[in-house]
Amino acid sequence: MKKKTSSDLSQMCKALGNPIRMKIFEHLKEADKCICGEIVNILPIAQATVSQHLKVLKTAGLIKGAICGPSTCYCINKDALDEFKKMVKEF
Amino acid sequence: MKKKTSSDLSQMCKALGNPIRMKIFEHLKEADKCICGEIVNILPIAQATVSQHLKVLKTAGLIKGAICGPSTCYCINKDALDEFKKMVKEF
DNA sequence: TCTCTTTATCGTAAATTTACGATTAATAAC
DNA sequence: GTTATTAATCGTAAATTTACGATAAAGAGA
Repeated sequence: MKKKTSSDLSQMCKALGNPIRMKIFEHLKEADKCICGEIVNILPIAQATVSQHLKVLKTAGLIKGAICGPSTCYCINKDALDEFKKMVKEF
Repeated sequence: MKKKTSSDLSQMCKALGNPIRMKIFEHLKEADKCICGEIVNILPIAQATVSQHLKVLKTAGLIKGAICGPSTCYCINKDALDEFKKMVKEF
C-alpha cells in the first residue's frame, strides 16, 4: 500500500465531511456489509444520489464494493479506516 | 463544553476536507500562532479567500482568532483538535 | 487629524457538489 | 428467449463552494 499523505487525509476528510456520506459510512461500519438497496431504503434520498455518494466514498478508498449477483455488496475498507485513524492520531 | 455529535465530526471533517484549509491548519499547528497576513504570504491565493477559509475553520471550532492591534492572531483550538482526535479514535 | 497597515466583508463569477428522473447494463427468475 | 430486479451512469437543475477585486472598518503611528 502506498504511503498516505496530508492530501489523502484531506480527501478522506472531504468524503466524510458530508452528513449523508457520514451516515452511509457509519451504517456500513455497523452492518459489516450491505447492498446498495438497503442503504437507499434507510436514507431519504434517491437511488441515483446514493450511488453517487457511494462512488465518492469508494474513490476516497474508504469503502469497497463487490458485485454480487444483480446487486452490489458494499463494506468499509478496514485498512483505510485504520490508516485514517492513524493519520488523525499523528495529526 | 457541549457534547459533540457525529454531525460535529462531519463538520470538522468538511472544514479539513479542503487542501487549502488543511494547509492553513497544519501551518497554525506548527507555528503555534500567527497573524492572517503571514498565512496570506505562504499561500498562492488572495487575502479575501484566506479570510474566508479562516472563517470556515473558526466556525467549525477548529481555530481561534484574537484581535491584536490592527491584525488578527490565529491559533488552533487545542481542545477542539483533541476532541476531533478522540472522536475519530472512537469512530 | 491624516495616512498606512491589516483584515473582514461585500458583490459576484466560475467551479464544484448535490440532487433528481430517465436510461442503461447486468444478472436472476421464469 | 422475456420479464423483473438492482445499481451505475447520463443529463441536467439547483445549491453551495471557491475565488477574486473592491470596499469598509479598525487600530497604529506620524
